[in-house]
Amino acid sequence: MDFLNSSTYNIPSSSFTPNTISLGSLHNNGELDGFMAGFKQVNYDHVPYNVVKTESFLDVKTDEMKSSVGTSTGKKKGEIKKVREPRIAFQTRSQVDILDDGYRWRKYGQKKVKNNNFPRSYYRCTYQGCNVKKQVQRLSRDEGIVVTTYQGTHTHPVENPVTILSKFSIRCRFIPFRIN
DNA sequence: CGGATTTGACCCGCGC
DNA sequence: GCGCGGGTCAAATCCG
Repeated sequence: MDFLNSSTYNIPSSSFTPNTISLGSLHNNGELDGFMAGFKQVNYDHVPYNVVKTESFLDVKTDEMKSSVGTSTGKKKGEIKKVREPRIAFQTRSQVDILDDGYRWRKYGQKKVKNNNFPRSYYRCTYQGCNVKKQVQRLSRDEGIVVTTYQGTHTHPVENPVTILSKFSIRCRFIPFRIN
């Protein structure tokens, strides 16, 4: 996985202050409310800024399985299989929840999560046919940290890369959305 | 009016 | 089987 080298990115400094967060301590202090349970840390020495990357896998339904939901018990064997789909989480110290990553997202859910005062929001990419999802949540332990988790691969280029440009912007190298 | 958001219901997997 | 927690749906609502 070399997407971290794929490009650079600018985000407004107003929502971004360089601070390094140690994922290891987050894992060991038992405060993690389960959000990253099962995640394993992937070590990228060349990650230049305050982004911590973790990696996990989520069992997701195939389209066949989704279409069979609600139709009796209907599970025809061979049609239904679980797919291991990677999820990638990034932590950033930010005062705003929604970091502009250049894509357009539609919110489709929000849930209270256990042991966390802050809700988790669920978003889906609005591009036709692109089913990339992300969730955004603050850590209960440190409300200054926003965790954004991406699932899936965009089937289209970034839609609005211009809005994030700012003369105060800080160059940053994390674009999980450009994995290909 | 059309697209995005809100929000409770619903679904599902999992552990007991 | 049942309850819990995470994830999604969808009708109502909001808003430009």
